Amino acid sequence: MKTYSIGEVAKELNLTVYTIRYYDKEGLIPFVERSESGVRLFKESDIAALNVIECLKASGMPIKEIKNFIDWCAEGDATLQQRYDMFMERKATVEAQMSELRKTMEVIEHKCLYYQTALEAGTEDIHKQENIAASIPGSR
Amino acid sequence: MKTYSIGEVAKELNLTVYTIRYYDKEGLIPFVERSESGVRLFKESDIAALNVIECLKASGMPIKEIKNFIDWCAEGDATLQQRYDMFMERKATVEAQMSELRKTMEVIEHKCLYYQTALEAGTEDIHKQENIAASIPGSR
DNA sequence: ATAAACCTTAGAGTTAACTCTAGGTCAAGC
DNA sequence: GCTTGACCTAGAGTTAACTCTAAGGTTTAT
Repeated sequence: MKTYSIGEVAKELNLTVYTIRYYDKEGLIPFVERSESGVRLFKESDIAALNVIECLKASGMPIKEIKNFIDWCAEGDATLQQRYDMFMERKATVEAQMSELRKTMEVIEHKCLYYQTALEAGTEDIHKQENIAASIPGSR
Repeated sequence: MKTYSIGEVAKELNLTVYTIRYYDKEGLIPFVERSESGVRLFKESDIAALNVIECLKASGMPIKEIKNFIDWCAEGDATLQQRYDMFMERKATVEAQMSELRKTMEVIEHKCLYYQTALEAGTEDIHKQENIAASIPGSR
């Protein structure tokens, strides 16, 4: 079976070798086998596992919690419920992050328009003037 | 004009007083005035500014870059272009984060289904079996 | 066969963003 | 007048997630 070195895996996943060794130290990839001389030999399935780890990380999960999941995986079918619950919870937090991001986006887009108008006018005062004008009844 | 104490502002924005003082130390809120005895007096507009800061933070901008923006604001109309460019760039990075999150969500949803099926079957092997069956031509 | 380019570990260092402590001031209520 | 609680500063401590260094072993290409 074909295997990959830590450097190859790092390049493929856009990680540093330091990061992968750090993950190993933290117990995220206990299943990676070694050559007789101690060199890590990554299988395709190990790379797939690292991709799942990256996904969990992207969802905001801290490394220690990812380790819990990895431990559960090693324990087999007895932990299926925990793992299911974990992914359902992840789904909820990612949904929350998305709605948070949408709110952030709204404010940013509003600011883009604000500065576009100000740039066109050559001054930020345009917005103050607008508000003053708008606040005087019958001003137009 | 009504003002608010750091404790009131912290409660309203769901921050700690430590965090707000830290922001002040980092130069994010140089416009907040003080009483004669040195107590911070937050105006409504200061709270609005903190909301913008929170928005930039939520967009992933580091505190030092937020400080650049605050400095630009103090410099007036000469920096309108920089500020416009900054928000346009923010918009792009938030869009990138959203598409990243969508990809993450897809993987997580896939995993939810995976574990749901496994739970129903009582074993994760169901997925291995499925693949083996699917790989044998004429097996159904 | 030897140099270059990998790999290994243990452990120290870095960075960002808080978070807290110590020691003090101040304003309000009893 | 004195206690209580909220404010102040300077600076130390924390945490997560890397990131790197030192010292050495291994593999590969000429």
